[in-house]
Amino acid sequence: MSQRDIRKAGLRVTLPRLRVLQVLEEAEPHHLSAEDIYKKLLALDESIGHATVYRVLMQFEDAKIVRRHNFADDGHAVYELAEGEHHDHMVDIDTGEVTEFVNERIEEIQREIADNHEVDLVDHELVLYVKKRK
Amino acid sequence: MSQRDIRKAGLRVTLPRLRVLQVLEEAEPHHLSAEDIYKKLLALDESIGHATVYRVLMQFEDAKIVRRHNFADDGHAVYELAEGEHHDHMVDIDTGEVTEFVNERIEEIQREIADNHEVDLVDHELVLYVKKRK
DNA sequence: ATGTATGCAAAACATTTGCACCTGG
DNA sequence: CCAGGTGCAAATGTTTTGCATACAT
Repeated sequence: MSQRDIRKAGLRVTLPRLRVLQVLEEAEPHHLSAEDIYKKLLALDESIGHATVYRVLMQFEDAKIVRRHNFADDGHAVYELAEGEHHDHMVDIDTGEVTEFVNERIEEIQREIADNHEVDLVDHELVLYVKKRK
Repeated sequence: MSQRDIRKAGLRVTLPRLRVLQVLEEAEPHHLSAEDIYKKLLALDESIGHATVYRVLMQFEDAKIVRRHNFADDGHAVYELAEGEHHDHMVDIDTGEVTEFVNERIEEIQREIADNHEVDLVDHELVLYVKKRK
C-alpha cells in the first residue's frame, strides 16, 4: 500500500491520505473504526480533521484500498486494508475479539449459489459470532 | 407469532407489541427498518412512539422473536420475523432487492470451522452482494 | 494556475434515554 | 394496585455536508 495505490484511484497523494494508510498498516489488531483512526492520528501528533478521515476512508473503500465491515456490536463500521487474500471473520460476542479465516469451499459454494440464481456475485460478507468454550 | 411468544419472553402483551408483530407479519418484502415499521404504524392510524418501536424491536430481538440484519447499504438495521428455518441473504446491489436462501453445506462447514477453532458457534450472518446478469 | 483536498463547525441520521404518565395482569 | 410499558423530547454517537482556505500537480 503506497502512493501508487492512491494515484491509481485517481486521488492526489496528500498527507492525510498517507497517514490513514500508515495507521491502517501498523494497527494491531487491524480492524479500526473511523474514530479509532482519528484518535491514533491525534496521538501521532498529526492534526487531521474528523471529516477528512471519513472522506478518505470512503474514497479508499471505493478504490478497494480498504474494506468496510459492520460486525461491531455497537453501530459503527470498522475498516481494514484490502491487501492480501480475501478472508472472513469470526467475532467473539463476549470480548469483541476478531479472528480471520479463509475457507475455499465456502467461497466455491457461494459462487454456485449465485450461479443457480443467475446473478453475478460481486462481494460477500460472512461473520461467525462465537463464544469461547467453557 | 402471537401473544404466546410475547408472554414466553416475559413481556406484557401490549398494543404496541401486537402491532409491531402484525406489521412484521404482513410486510412484503418482509425486511423492514425501525423507521419503516414506525411509518406503517402511523399509516395504520395507530399512534405509537418512535422510541417504543425501537424498544420493542430490541426486546423482540433478545427474545429471538425477530432477527436483526445489517445488510442495508445505508447505515440502518432491518428486522424480520425469526419464524421458520434459518436462512441467509442475497442483496442486489443495484436495486436493494433481498432474496433468501438456505444452504445446509455452508452451515455445516461453519460448524466445522468453529469446532476447529475450539469455540461455540452462537450465530452467523452471511450476505451475498450480487448484480443481475446483463 | 486551478481543480482537489482539508479543517472546522454545523447538519443530518439512526438510535437511546430520562421522566411523568398510563395500563396490563 | 403497581411494576412494567409508553410517549415525548432531549441526548447520544456516528457519519455527512457547506464553505472558506490550503495544497498537489
